Amino acid sequence: MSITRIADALSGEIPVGLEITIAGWVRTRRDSKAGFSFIHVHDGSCFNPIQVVAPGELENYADEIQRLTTGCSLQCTGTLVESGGRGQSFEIQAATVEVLGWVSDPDTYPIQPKQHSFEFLREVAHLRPRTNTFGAVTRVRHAAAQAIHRFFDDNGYYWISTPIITASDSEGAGDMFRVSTLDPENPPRNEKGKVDFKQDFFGRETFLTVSGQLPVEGYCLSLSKVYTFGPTFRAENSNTSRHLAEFWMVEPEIAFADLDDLADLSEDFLKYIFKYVLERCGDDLQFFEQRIEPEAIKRLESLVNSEFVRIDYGEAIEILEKSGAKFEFPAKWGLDLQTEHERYLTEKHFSAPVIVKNYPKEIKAFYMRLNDDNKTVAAMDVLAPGIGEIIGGAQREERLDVLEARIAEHGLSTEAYDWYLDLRRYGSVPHAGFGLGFERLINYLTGMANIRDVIPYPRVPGRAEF
RNA sequence: UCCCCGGUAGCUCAGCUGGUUAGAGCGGGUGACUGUUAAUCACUAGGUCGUUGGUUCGAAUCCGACCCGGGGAGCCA
Repeated sequence: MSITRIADALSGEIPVGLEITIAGWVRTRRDSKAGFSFIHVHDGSCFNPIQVVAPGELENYADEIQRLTTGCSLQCTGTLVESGGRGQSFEIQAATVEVLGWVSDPDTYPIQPKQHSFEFLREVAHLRPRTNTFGAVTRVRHAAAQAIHRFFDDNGYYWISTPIITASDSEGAGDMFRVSTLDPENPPRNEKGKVDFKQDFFGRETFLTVSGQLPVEGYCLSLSKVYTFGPTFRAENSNTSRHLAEFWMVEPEIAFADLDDLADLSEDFLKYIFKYVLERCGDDLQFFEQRIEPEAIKRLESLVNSEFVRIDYGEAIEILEKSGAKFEFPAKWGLDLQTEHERYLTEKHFSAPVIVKNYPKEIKAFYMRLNDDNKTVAAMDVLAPGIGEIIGGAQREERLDVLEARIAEHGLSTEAYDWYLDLRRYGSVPHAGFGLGFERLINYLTGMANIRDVIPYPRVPGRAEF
């Protein structure tokens, strides 16, 4: 016996009158002594549940069907019919309803057919996928991941699985989680009394990666167009709605390319994903628009249809200085743009996504290519209305001598980056890449306010349950 | 890490100028009723008021400490 997805049953593509079997979980039950019950069943295949009409003649009607509560699992075989009621086009006239799993204590079952606070749902992260919101988030997240892979595949990129365990103790971004098999109670010590990591699993200190960028550059400088898409870890004590200790990042890297090529890529890339999700997740997005963020769909559509504005950092500072707007922190050449500045540019001044390019070298990473003015580097940020920075990237420094000097300027050791410098010693070419925080993208796509609610089991300081 | 706010029933909250037996809606149970749409109506069960110490004749309410959660800032993606 095969099970029909509820999405297919509701699609209109299955002929009315056909007998089908569906399986899923009860969202609500309403019943009538006059002779039947309405059971809304969801199986995750789409936003809407299907309505099962269970007649009182069913042999288990009184002792089972009338005892169904939210969360019970069941399998139902019956005839697909046009619905007599409002709210759905099709429903199932049940011939059999088999209860697969009861909710053992309906009195305390946490997921009810009502609005819960997201704070509460985080405490039951294993049950929250049963809610409308988290089902919809999950489908959008999946669609976005698919869109990313398809975009790159369509455009000749290779997906590179860069390592999660890394020996580089400084990939240029944030504090790292240590990976070790040493006994924390009694670690081996060297002559100086320090922990002897030579005796650790890898014979040296190792950490969880904070970025796949450096290793992926090695593949870029042979396969030309590559990207990473995987988990990333930051051991920073950040407690905000925009930070996770474990999150997913997308990092394309392209050879024979400069900053303008990278800006083109970021614009095409974002538009492709947004269009893809708009096409595939209509019902889910409609739900977000109704219940989560009234602008959810509008802002996606407007981004897809807008031309991204491109300006230099210097011009951005000028605009902000001349704006006459009151900022908590003044905009000044040499300082990074604050969230309030980014919002002014995208929401007030241009009313469009803005790509800001060529930042002062002092506020950017060592591997970003030094411009001829000797003051700025070829870095860019994509700023989107309503969210701020969504992408950060740069053309990489491909000149060996300049890169060595920049490493020294940043007080880093050239030894640690020797393999990275090899890429400049042997067949170096201009190349560029950016990083996109996947969960931040999902926040933007769904309108969900907290990053902890767009990843299945969020890891944040002091919390790693489930 | 810093600054704010909060913790009362399974959930969402009210009660907080200290004063008999701590309330509502939803959810659960029972019944009524109905092609219903987070149905409706009636009845009913359910609480060590985050923990702990203190002030007081008396603390959910005031004070201290601790724990937990949230928002903002910094860092960043």
